[in-house]
Amino acid sequence: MNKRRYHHGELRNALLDAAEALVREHGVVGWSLREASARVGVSPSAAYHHFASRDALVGALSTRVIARLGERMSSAAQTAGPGVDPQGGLVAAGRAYVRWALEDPAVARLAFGFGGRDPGAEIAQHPHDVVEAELDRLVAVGALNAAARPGAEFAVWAAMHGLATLLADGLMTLDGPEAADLQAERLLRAVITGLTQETAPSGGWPAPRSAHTERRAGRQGTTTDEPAATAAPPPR
Amino acid sequence: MNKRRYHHGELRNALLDAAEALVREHGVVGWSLREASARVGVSPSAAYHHFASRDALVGALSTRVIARLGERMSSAAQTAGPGVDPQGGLVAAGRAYVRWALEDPAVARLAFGFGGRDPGAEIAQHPHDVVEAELDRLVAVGALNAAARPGAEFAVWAAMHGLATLLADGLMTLDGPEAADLQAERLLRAVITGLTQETAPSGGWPAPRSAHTERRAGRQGTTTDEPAATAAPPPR
DNA sequence: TGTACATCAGTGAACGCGCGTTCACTGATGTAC
DNA sequence: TGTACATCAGTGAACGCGCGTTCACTGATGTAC
Repeated sequence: MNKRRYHHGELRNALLDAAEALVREHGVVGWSLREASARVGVSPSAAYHHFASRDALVGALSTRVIARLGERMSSAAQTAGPGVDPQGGLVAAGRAYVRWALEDPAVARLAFGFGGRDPGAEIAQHPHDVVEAELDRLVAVGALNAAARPGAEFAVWAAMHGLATLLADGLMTLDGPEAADLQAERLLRAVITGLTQETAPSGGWPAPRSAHTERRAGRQGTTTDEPAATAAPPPR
Repeated sequence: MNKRRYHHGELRNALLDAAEALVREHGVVGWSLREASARVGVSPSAAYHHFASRDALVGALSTRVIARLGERMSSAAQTAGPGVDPQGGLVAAGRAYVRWALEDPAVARLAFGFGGRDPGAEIAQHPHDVVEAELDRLVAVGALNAAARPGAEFAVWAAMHGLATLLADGLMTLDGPEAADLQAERLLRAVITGLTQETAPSGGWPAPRSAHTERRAGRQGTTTDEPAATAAPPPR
């Protein structure tokens, strides 16, 4: 531990850490900016050199948490790898999503409830992206009909998100993490299998939009469509 | 409207109505018991003759809202009826669930987030019950494998709940209620179809539990109920 | 039908409290020369 | 290497505020006789 110095040096992150711990201990709304500052050992006003308001602090925390979830999902999918089971990656990602909600319900609720309310957020591996990538792989491998692909990420995302939030909110109870794994796997396999069997309406499925993809599209320019032809560096 | 009398007569319900409207206007936490009282035209302390605390008021509101959702789902399923399409009832119930979240997101968030925190709650038609009844019908009709039945309600519930919460929280955006209907239908059909195709693990699926069924089971067993019909005034 | 009285459901003032945020300030740090 | 100075990142006191809740009270209602 650092000796207390006048200049903390890592105050921004320390405040986020403290806020996260407080959320864990007292729920999404049961804590204050003052408590977080006190826990770090700093005066409340110090926080205002790093966040414009309490809300901005919460938004930044939410972004950090979602980014971490995305990484967890991505590495779970990676580890599952492209083995004999084409659905394996998606199932692994879904398990990670659900496990996380089960293990850290208060923080999960914050992230979901506050999702995407940090306007400057730049998340490299958003959970939504991970699902998309895995679905693309399923199509490439021939395990998912290309006609079923548009919007499928929303069906899959909704399924894992529903299980996660029911568990995080205590509306559904399971006996331990293995039961959660099983339930997640069952649900995801059912959805993916069901999607491969469906008959798309003529004209195809309408595509929902997510706050995350909207933001990304808006950032890189005019339309909601393709990435720019040239690899533009991320805007500052 | 009634002329203001000393005795309101319907204060409990009026407070719940006001609180619900405030949730709609200012979000799940952006309102106070004082505001609700003021809106009804009554002093803040009057509320304490009907609710033990602000939390109790919120719990009662949550219960009322969930009961209403259950009724909506049930009547939607009823209206769809047992036609040529065996999945129709469940799809209709799911559509009702999702539409409701889309139309009244703040209230939905309250109900989901606070779900089941009213200890004396007795909900005749809980959403969970409606899903169960429809699944039982599918099995009876031969449209769902009996081996897939145990715990299937949680898969279905999770799917509709996920779509509903993604929409209520603004993480997913759709162009109007028809798009929500389509998306709900697509997801639910995929899940049900997928469930009919799955191979259950030897020993069958483990059954999750819900806060709602737990409470119901506990009630009709050993435990004695609290008087609970009216909220007790605060002690002292 | 009238009256006494218990009970119910309001009032209004007051309580202590912790909150987010602002402000003028100061100590520490980095850098140009 | 030393110094002046701008900038950064803290302090601590103060602000106004609205909150949930309590309390002693009182007006209205229902009922037994």
